[in-house]
Amino acid sequence: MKETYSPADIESKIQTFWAENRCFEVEEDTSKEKYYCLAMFPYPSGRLHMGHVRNYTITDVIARFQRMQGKNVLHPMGWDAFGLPAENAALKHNTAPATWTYANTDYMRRQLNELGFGFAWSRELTTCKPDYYKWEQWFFTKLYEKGIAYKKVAAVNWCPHDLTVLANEQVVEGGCWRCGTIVERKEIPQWFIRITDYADELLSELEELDAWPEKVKTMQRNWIGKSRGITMRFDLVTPVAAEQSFEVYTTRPDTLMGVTYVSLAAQHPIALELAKTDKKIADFIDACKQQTVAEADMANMEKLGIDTGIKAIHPITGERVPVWLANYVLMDYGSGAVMAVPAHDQRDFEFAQTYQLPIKQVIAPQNNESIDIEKAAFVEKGILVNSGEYDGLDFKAAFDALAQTLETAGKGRVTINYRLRDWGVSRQRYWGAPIPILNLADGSEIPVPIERLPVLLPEDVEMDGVQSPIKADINWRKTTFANQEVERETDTFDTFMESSWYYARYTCPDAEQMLDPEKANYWLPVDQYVGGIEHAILHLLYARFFHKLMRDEGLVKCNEPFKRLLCQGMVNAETYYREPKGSQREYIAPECVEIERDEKGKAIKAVHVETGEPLNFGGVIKMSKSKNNGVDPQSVVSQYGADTVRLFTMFAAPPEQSLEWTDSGVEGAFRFLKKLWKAVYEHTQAGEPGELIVGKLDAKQIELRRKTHETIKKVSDDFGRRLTYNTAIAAVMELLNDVNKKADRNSALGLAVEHEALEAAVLMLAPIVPHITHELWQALGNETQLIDTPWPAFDENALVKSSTIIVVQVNGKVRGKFEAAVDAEKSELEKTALANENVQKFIDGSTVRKVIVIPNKLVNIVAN
RNA sequence: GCGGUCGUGGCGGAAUUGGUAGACGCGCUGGAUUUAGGUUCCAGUGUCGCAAGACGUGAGAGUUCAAGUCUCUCCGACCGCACCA
Repeated sequence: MKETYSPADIESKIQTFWAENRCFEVEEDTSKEKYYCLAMFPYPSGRLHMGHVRNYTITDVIARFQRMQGKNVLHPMGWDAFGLPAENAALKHNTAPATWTYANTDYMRRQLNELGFGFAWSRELTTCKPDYYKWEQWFFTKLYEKGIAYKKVAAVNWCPHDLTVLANEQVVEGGCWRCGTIVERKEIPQWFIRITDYADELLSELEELDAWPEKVKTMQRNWIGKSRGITMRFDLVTPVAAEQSFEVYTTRPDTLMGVTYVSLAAQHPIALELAKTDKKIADFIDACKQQTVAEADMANMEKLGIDTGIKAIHPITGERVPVWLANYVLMDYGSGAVMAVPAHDQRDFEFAQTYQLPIKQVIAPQNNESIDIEKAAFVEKGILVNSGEYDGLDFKAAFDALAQTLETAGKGRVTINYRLRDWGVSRQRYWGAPIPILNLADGSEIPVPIERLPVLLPEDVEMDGVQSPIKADINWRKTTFANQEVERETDTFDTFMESSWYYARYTCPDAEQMLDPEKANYWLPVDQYVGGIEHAILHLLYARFFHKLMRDEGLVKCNEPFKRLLCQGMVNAETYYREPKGSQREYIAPECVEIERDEKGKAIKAVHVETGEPLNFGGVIKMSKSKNNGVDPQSVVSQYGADTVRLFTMFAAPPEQSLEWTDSGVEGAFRFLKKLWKAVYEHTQAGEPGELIVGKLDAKQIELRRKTHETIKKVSDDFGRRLTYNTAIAAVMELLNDVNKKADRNSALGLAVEHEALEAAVLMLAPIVPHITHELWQALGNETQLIDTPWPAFDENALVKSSTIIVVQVNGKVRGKFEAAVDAEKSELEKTALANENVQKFIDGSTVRKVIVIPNKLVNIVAN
């Protein structure tokens, strides 16, 4: 072996070795335990970023570790290749989305290989290819036949200038991103999938996912939003055309007697009917259209309303209450109408104050504390007051009593409601899988039969930035079916469709059906899924839903797709900026900044390297273009090699925490690898290690050997159970420090102990830094390939100690230490502790009240 | 507003079951090697203190022989969100 570590000399050579020997290709093998390790596949945006590197390093480490445990490991990779950025890039570079996308996948595949990730490339998926989306189209036709896919009118963002549909992302401050025209809501027919049919199952089966982060499950629970309430009917005093009443859903029927008005959504049928004859109402409804469909924007808008002038009849008291329209009432949730209780709901309270509507308190706090209902709404549950016969009841009793009364009167019933809405899968864009539907002249539709699938998306197109090429192409749209002229659906699928089942297709990427049940059922569920927290709700919920749909189609057996989930943290870096007077902050890349420190190493000043100008520190935040703090993985790999990047990524923080990228930290990781290389080199130069005869070791050798086996024990736990690779690496660093300090290279026996320590270190680091360890494994004289070597086992006997250090405390403060035999008697420990000179000094003059002895650990003397 | 996560040296972080706070790494200080810079190696490095020792995990209280860890109140940061009736 060479004397110095040079990653450039070894990494590509070893990558070629893995590829030529198809090391990561796997087949179903029932004689072995299977392990399916999956990273969320990337959108092929052009180049890998540090978030990708972190994600795939984590799965590669897990996959390689599980392989060393003797498992049959599947670790595939592919491309989430449809999506909006390809259309934008195509416009910008005057090319076709397909051309741009395929160039990116080629480039990024090479980057992934240069990082040494062991993917099963024979299973690579690219979702924009027909052999993938064909089966998605086929599955959609199945859902159509079952009535799970259906069409309804729904709102989109519409730019009236460009005459195009905009994604929420393309709406900037309420305007079109290209022309700035105020965006409108437009109602158009779209395809939906009935995820609400599965709401209960999606909610209840979260309980079974015991290896998912609690926070993700909480977020999904809140998203599904199951609630129990009462749906009740409010009759109108005078009917509005054919509308005689409307329904209201509430989870707080206990506040029913506090209703002082009701609010309808602007799109409510009664509102639309009134608008026909009332210009003010029509104008208000029009004004409500001037907002995006993004819920986040709706949350921040001003609460506006209008009195319709009509009245409704309170279902219990018979009182007449005014009916208002309000822009914050959603037509899609519940029945599109809300009973307003300003005294006990904050939004209603604010609305009532704005429009001077009455506020009537009907709930009093349980503990008799005083509240001022004129100042703020009291939203907690309490005891009913001002509610006639219901006075004195608590929430539950009031709920039951009112439910009974309303039900008997035929005016209401207990209902379960979900926040979750059906999944809209239509997109009016080109770069997606065409929805496989044929529209007939009479307005009806038929799904494309399997023999005519896939409905191919033409790849050789020109983008004009406004209309989708397939919508513009009459020849593409027109076709025939059963001898009649029909028109193809030109909307494409939401790209969440592709990412909802790719994990299953990896098990049988070439199957001439959607899934090969035998293969899918061998590999599924995914044992470990790793990805960003930003997918905690939508992607993971859709994938869970899709899995259940596939199960109900008989394609897979298990109920849930992902057994264990790990959400990795963000990759952050320092930011620096200058702020010339009167102009915006200009961010300076961290590599162009020099830090001045005081004597203790505390940063006191940052200056621009080129100009010497002092800079402001902008904090450690997520790598981004706008903050100019991104680090290109490519440049770090060329400078230090893939192993250093991988080591630093796993060492700087545990996987779920955010990771701060620092050049000096990367330097430190590189230094460690150099030290490891050097230790092995010097070991091999020192002579032939003899046989490791445990009985002949001297005290120092026993100590080093114990350290080796203690480290194996700890690191195995960190890898297998805790997934804390930072502490695993720290433990191996400690072991190497001990080797360098304590190894005896003057005897064959000493070399044998060192050899064992170095081999263990190499094996334990193998999943993280696979290139250098491959090389060192051979340098240590092994004939076998590292990739086929099992994880090291620790020797219980090597861990045995004859003595241990006991800490002595007086009143909880450490006052001394002594060495004692392992499992020494409590009384013995107490006696030795009390006899300690320093301890004597501290208990002198006071009385020993109590002595607590924790065997093998500590003695605490309580004295005063 | 709601929901969630988290506050530990100059910095990233460790302390897994309530039992020696600060492992490991970075940075910094001093020294050796080197023509010099870099590299490498050795020693030191929570704060105050000559020392003995005292103090110390966002702030304050509590439980305990013992609290970074458990309980309560407060403060701050970050993340998610669809005003959910």
